[in-house]
This record gives sequence, C-alpha cells and structure tokens, in this order.
Amino acid sequence: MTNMEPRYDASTVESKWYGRWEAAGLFQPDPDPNKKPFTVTIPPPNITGSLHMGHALCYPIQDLYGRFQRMQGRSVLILPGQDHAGIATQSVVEKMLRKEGSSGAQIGRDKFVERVWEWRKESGDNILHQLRTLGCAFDWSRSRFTLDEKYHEAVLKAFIDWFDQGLIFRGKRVVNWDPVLQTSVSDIETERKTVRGKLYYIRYPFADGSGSVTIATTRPETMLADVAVAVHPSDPRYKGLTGKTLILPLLNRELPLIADQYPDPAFGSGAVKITPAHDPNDYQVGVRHNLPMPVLLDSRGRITEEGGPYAGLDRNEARKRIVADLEEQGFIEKIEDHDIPILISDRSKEPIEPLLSEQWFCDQPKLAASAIDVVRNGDVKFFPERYEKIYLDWMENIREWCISRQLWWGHRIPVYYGEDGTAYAALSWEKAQSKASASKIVRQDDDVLDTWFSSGLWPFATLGWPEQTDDLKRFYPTSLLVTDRNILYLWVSRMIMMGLDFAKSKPFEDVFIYATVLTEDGRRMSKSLGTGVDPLEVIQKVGADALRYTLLSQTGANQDIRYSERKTEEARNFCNKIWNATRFVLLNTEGSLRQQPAELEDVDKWLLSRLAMTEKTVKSAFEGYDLQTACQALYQFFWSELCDWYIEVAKPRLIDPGKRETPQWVLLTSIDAFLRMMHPVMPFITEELYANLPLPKKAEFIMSAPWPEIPPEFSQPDVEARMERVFEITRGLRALRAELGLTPGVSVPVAYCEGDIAGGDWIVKSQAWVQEIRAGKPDGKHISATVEGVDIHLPLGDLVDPAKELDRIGREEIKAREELAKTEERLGDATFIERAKPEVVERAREQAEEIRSRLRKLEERRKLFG
RNA sequence: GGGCGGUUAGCUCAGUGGUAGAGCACUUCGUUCACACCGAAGGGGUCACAGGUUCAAAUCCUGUACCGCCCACCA
Repeated sequence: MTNMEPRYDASTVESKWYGRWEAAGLFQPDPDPNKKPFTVTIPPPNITGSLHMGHALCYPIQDLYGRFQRMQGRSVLILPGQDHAGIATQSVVEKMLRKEGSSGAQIGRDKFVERVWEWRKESGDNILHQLRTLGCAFDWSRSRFTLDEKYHEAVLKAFIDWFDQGLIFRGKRVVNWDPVLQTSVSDIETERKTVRGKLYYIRYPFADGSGSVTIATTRPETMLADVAVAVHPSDPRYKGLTGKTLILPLLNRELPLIADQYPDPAFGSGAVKITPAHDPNDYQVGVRHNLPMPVLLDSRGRITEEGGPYAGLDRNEARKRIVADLEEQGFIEKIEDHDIPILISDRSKEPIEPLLSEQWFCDQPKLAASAIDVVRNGDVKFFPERYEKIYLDWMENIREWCISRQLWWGHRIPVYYGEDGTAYAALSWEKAQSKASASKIVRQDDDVLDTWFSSGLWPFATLGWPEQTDDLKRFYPTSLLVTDRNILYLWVSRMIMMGLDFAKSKPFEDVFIYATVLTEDGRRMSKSLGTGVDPLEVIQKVGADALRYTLLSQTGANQDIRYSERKTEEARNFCNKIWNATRFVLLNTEGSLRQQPAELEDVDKWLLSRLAMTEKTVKSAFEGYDLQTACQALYQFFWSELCDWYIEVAKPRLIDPGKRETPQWVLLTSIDAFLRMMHPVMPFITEELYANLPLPKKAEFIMSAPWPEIPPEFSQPDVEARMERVFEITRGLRALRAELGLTPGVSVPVAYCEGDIAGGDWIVKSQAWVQEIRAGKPDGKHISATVEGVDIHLPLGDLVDPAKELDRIGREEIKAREELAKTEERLGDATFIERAKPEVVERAREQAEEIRSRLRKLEERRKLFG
C-alpha cells in the first residue's frame, strides 16, 4: 500500500464506504440472540427540515454510540424515521398553495392532505439522505414515519385507551390561540416576552350615577367582552360598593362590581375588568361567580358580533379605535408606560390570543407520578445529571395538555358524535357506530392531534406496538435517547409517561442531552438571522469525519458549544495527520513480523503503556458521555506520543533490517488499536486505513471489528516515567541548540551529560541531533542546562554571544530565586510542616534543594562568561 | 420573581484542594527520505470581583457583577 496520496482526500474515501457497510448488512442488528441489544430510536426529524448543525451533532452522537456498542459486542439497532410535524408541514404546503394563487380553504381538506402527501413523497426524505453523508449507520429497513398506516393505528389505539380511561377528555378552556396559524397550541409551544406597552386606566361609571370605578388594563379592546369588574374584598377603597352595577363604556352594558380574591390591591387601581373568554385568570373568576363568557375574537383575531360597532376589526385596529373613542368620551383617566409580558407562538412568532374554546385535553397530572418515580429511582438516568432536577421540577408541576389542533395535517381525532352529541372514540366510523348502537353517528371530530402526541409513542410504536412483535420484545425498552434540551418537556417527558402506561415500562435507560451549537461569537444559529452554517458545505470542504470530530470533540456536560470554521480546519488537519502517519507506517512495515517480539526497548514499552492508558480513558469517557475527554485522549496519544515521539525515535531502527521488526510490530499494534478507538468518531478514514493495515487477524470491516483489548501487562508506569525523563532531557538539549541558533537536523559533534539519562543516550542523540554524548563536563566554553536533575552541556562557546548568554543566565537566576523564596517561605511555616501531608512537605524540601543546586550551577555558568 | 449553566493565555476551551494546561493565533528557525493540513524552540495568565473555610483555593462555602438558557397567571 504505497500508492496513498500525501494529502488526505476525504471526498474520495467517504463516498466509498457507506454503500459497502450497507450492502454487508451492518446497519441491521445482529440476529445472534446471545448478544445483548443496544437500541436507539432517533429523534425523528421533521419532514420539512433540512440538515443544520444541531442535526450534525445529534445524529453522529447516536451513530458514535451505535458503533461503539457494536464493537463492545452488542446487537445494535438504530431506528431512523421522520415526524409529520403538523403545524410546520401544513404551513409549508399552505405557502406553496398561496404561490400558486390557491389555498387550503379553496381546495378543501381532502385535496389539501393529498397535496401534503405528494409533497412529502417528493422532498420529505432529503434530510434522511443527508444523514448518510454524515456516516450515520442507521437501519433504513426499519425506518418509520409518524403517519404510516401502522403508526397511525398505534396513535388511535393510544387515544382510545386513554379516552376510555378518562385520561383524555373534552373541555372548554381558555387556550393559547395562534391567530395566524388559526389553531390552539400548548403552553410549552409558546415563548414569553416582555414588550413596552401601556397601562390604560379607564373609568366605568356606576349605573346610578354615583361616580365611577377606575380599572387598569393593558388590553382595552377586550373590554367589549367584559362581564364584571372585580375588587379584592379587603380593599377599603371599595368597601360597601360591591354588588352595585356599573355601565360598560362604549357599549353601555350593565356589569356587576364583584368581590374576588384575584385582584391585587397594590396593582393599578385595585379594580380589574373581567373578560373570562380572553384571559385565564378572568376565566377562573368567571367560573367562581358563574358569569357569562362571551367570545370577542374569531379564529383570525378579529372582533366578533359581541363587539357591536367594532365587529369585523382586527384586534390591533380595534384597540386604537376604542382608546380614541374612550378618550373622546372622557373615560380615560390616564395612560402609563408599562412593560407587558406577552406570549409569542413558537411557530408563527405572533402574539398568542388567550381564547375560550372547546378542546381535547390529556390529564397529565394523573400520569406524572410513575414518570417521576422512574427517574427518582434511577431507572431512567439523565446526562448531564442536572437535567434530572429540571425534569422533576417540571413533572411535579405538570398541567393538563391541550392535544387538539385545528389543522388538517395529522392524526385526525378518532372521536365520532351521535345525533345527541355523545362522543365515541373508535378506530373507525363503523366501530364507532357499533359502540353507539341505536344512536346514529353523524360526524367525526374535525381536529387533529398535537404532533407530540404521536411522537410520544415513538420508542415503541416504531417497534410495532400495540402488536407484541419480535422487535418490540427484543429491542424495547431502548437503551439511549439523545436529544437537545428544548424538547425535554415537549417530547422526553411525554415518551416517559406514554411508555410507562402503554408499553408497560420505561422507554429508555439513558437520556443524553447535548449542547446547543452556537456561532463562533456565541449567537444562535438560525437561517432567518443568516447565522446558520450548512453542514453539507462543510462536509464538502473538510469531510464528514472532520465535521463530526469538530462537534463531537466539544461534547460533554457543557450546555453550549461554539462552531467555527477554524475548528473544522484543525479537525481536517488531524485527519491528514492520521492519514500520513498511517501511510508512513505502511511504507515501513512491508514483510514485517506479525507477532509480538520477545525483546522490547523502553520506548516500545512506553508507547504501549500510553496506549493502554489511552484505551482506558477513551472507553470510560465514552461510557460517561464525555466525548470531549475521549477525543482529547485520542488526539494526544496519536499526535504527540505516537507521531512526535515514537515514530521519530523509531525511524533509525526502521531502516535497520536487523532492528526493524520490533518497531514495526509496535506501530501496527498501536495504529490498529487507535483506528478502532477512533472509529466511532471518524468512521470513514478509519475504515479506509484499517482496510490497508497488514494485520494477521482482521475483521472484514473496522466497523464490525471488536473494541481493542489491551493486555494488562502493556501498562508500565515506571517505564513511562523513565522515558519522560529522556524526552525532557532531549527537549533541554534542543533548547540549548536553539540558543546557539542551530537549526534542527544540523548535527552537533558532541554534547556532555552529568547524571543518569536512563539508558536513553541513543534517543537523545537521534532526537537532539548530536553525534556523541560524553559523560562529564567540557573544558572550554559551553552553555548548560539542568533538566530532571541532569546537567547537560553544549561545548560550542565560540558560537555564543556572551552578553546574550549572561542575560539569559540572569533571567533564569531571577526566576529561580523567586521560586526558592516562595518554597522556603512555605517550609518556614511551622503549621505547614505540621499539618500538610508528609509527601507534600517532602516534595517541597526536594524542590528547594533542587532550586538551590540550580542556582549554584547558574553561578558557575555566570563565571564562565563573566 | 425562581432555577440552571458560564466567566482561566489574543481566540476556543480542558483542569474539583498542593506553586496554571491544550489547540489555534503570535515570534524565531527549518523544505531531515509520513505529513508545510508539517517539525523545533519561544513569548504570553494577580484563573470576573469581594469575603470566608484551610497549613494550602482556579478548585470548597457565602455574596456581588456580567453573559447565556429555562421556568413563572399580576390586570
């Protein structure tokens, strides 16, 4: 294998392997029943989605664990799929229709849904293809879509079950209404924002002409649907007035002045107008006092008939007109600036209208208890751990979930109504009819289910539930969920509740929540802000392996990571380094010994010991979701230990036919193990290089190879310490050379050395480019350094500028004196001697002694030049 | 209002009790037969701030400031 290019070309290599893995069936779980399964059902991306940096992290993490666990001997299933994403998809298709001059309303429900399916067939799979580019080894033969027929049946079954148990019910509530999308959305799908607004103080006169009550409101337009004014019973300002009748300005309707706990006497005037249909608090008041609840806004946020002369106006326009009219008629007492908290719809980014309407709800509070237990008792574990508390806090305060959406794209609610309005939940119209018996079914509910209702079933519905399929039996509960923190409440908590109730056990063991990918300067990546970066473009430039490494090597317990092009270049350089080092090894291992040689030099033992340490670190870091540490250990082992030291030291032996077999074996052993450990992070380059390694025993693919087993005897800490000394001395000598302006590679005839260099003469000679090392000290002028207690001298005084050298010695002396002063101060402290651990005191003593000796030597050297 | 992260070298980040580390950037040198997407040598930090615990604090505790995220029905 000598035809490797000196520059690694990712695109050639990366296009080669994916198809081969797939053809070899490696994406399917190993059928061997003795292998413990490792299962992941991936968070299904939306069919509207295109790949972004978050995906480029999320899915490779799962792929990494699939590959890692496969190497650990598990039967791995990573099940991919997609989410129909009700609101998002419906919006996309609506937009397309509008461009064509049409609309959903125009073509009707059936045609519209047909249209969405068409669109999905054309472009809905894009994102899954993009995951292949990233190297994700997912089982495409088991891919699922949340609107597949089978999946749909599972959703209906779940709904009907909960309906029958009373866990799903219909109710009239003030919900979050999105006037743009014209549907309800759940509490979690809204975002709180504070905007600068006004607080209007409006006088409501008493019907009997005895003055007025001033209310304070931020939303004057809703007064048209007022049904009362409330004050706190303890408020002295309104003592004896409750029960009287007020006149609603503009509409001249009568309103009672009522007493309720809700108004805060300290806020505004202490009196609150009550609009039950458009404010959740007012709604509660309305219920307590049995008040009427007129609805003022229609589905687009326009004023209804209730608004009398204002009917038909948009709510914002209505506000202006109403304030102007109130002002003109003298009802406004004052207007103050006020920060108003408003709700914004996540999807449309428009302000939410609280709106009283009839919706379907899920009784989450009843389901929460076991979902709390399963996390409390450690059956489901969160990584990083802090998310456990966030999850529990949420679950302990969980509220009803509005699951109906006024959309067409989604799972239509399987509820059918009889003539008398009775609701029957059933799999079909016919089944509903048989449930209803005598009563005739006249219509099906128009609403569809919240997308999260169907995705909550994902871990088991994808495996065949409600049927007890072989897959469900073998692969459920799944092993790992990898997701981002934004959907902890929307999705993770629902899967846990639904999994426990429907599939009778937790949906997954571990939940790993990865960091948000930000831009280099810490801003959110977003298409609309223009701060997004397309992963596919990055892959074209540096390769999928490099992109994976860039993101994975920053992944741990952190909550953000910053993406930058610079980092991808570093990762690409690392790929190139791996490529070239392996290339070098291949060029130097032809006809090599394939068995462990009897005799190993210290440097060989050193590298193998470092390899053993690295394997330990990497494995436990992977297991603990600390990819950062794993990547760092791999990087350091490969670049600085294997390349910078071992290969350089091994070069002379590699050209010597009598000595080459040992370093050949060490290099092959190390590279083989390194590539296997690196494979979960960089699947392509490792596969390509592994294919070329001349190993005695080799798997068909590195992907199907086992995790490297490092013999325990490779670990030799004492040899490591010895070698580190030799390397330090080498560095010291190189520094002396640099002092003389001698460039690396230029050979120096002789260096002197006083002290034990641990049998590393030959290493120091070759690595510091010295022909001979003599014991002792040179006679003439020389420069010196003390490293690891060893004095090294370079007898090349002629080359030295004495002034410069004296300056250097002076600087070192100052440094040493400062160090000595600090250390002596510590040693002079009686409590330190008494209370510090003995080994710490001992070390301080040794250090002091070492510095003193260094100072003495510096003094001698000064004399030499002075 | 409550909670959670973060604040360490110019930049991006490691580092959970014993005198500060990496990569990049920077300076100097170098085309030595794997790699210039490379190698060698160097410069660079009162570890946000203030208290406290300790013989000893970047590290533990308390508080403050700033940045970010999440939760929360004051009209």
